[in-house]
Amino acid sequence: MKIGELAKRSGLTAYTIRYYEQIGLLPLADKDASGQRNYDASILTWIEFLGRLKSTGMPIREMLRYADLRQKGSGTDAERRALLVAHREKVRAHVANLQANLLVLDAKIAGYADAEKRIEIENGQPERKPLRAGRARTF
Amino acid sequence: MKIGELAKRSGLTAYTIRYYEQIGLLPLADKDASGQRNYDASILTWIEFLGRLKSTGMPIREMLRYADLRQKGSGTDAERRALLVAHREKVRAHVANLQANLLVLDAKIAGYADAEKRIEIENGQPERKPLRAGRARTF
DNA sequence: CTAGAAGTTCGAGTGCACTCTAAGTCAAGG
DNA sequence: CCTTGACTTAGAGTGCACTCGAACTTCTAG
Repeated sequence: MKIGELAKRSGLTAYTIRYYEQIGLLPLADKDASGQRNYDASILTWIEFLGRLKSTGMPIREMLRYADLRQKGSGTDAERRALLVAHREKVRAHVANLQANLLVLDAKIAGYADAEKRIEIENGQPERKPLRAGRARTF
Repeated sequence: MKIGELAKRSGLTAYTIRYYEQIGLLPLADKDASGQRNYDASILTWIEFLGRLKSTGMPIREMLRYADLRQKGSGTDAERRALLVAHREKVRAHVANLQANLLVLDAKIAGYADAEKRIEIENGQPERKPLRAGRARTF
């Protein structure tokens, strides 16, 4: 497939695909007689994995390290594994941090809900939330 | 307190504190007679909250929107709350995505572990992992 | 009193990860 | 055959969030 189709299928732009090739994240693509890149569908698996590393916050430098090891092939397994294990720990820590912050966010939001309630009470019975109304969503 | 101490206590650099003030994330600081910024400890609470928004991935633009509403004061509660609720949803989605990617990472790492085991088997009993050895660390 | 640490402003520089422009070549449909 | 869209390269530009340099003033400890 050509770069345009790979772009569509991978979700990357053609610009980004060339950029990734240039920096070494993607292998140098095979070119046809006229110099156009020709991709095998198998590249999609690699791009998808890169996407996972990226979306878990791995910087390109580190993805490059992994890509280098991968391209070197056999004998780099232990190092590749170590790299992923280290990354996994960072991701786990990040998730834990996000979850802690979610709790703070919950508390903050609850505080605003309370404030709104207090205002409603100060204003008397608000017509948009009648006393006996069950599951009425106000907004 | 002066900017240097606030920097120490908040974990931001003095540069960043001035930058945040300049863009409006922090209120214009009171200045003493000679023009040096003088902070009340209460600013730390706000900085800490900004840090939580930041570490959950909120871009500065959006923090600015929140800071603006906050500074406008009363009457903006509903909008501030809505902003936080929307952000919370994004964070939740992000956490879910990270967790899904962690599972893929687990599988990938397990694959490397298997590959190492296969190599050991191909090489016969590896001396670095004797059959009955308990907690030997190899590296 | 004075050296040096810490403060000030303004504007320029950095690092990351793209994203696009320009100028040209190639390919596929009418 | 010809247009139009997709492709090529090299290099410049973008947006974000800082981070720093320069030139200057002020505070503080000895």
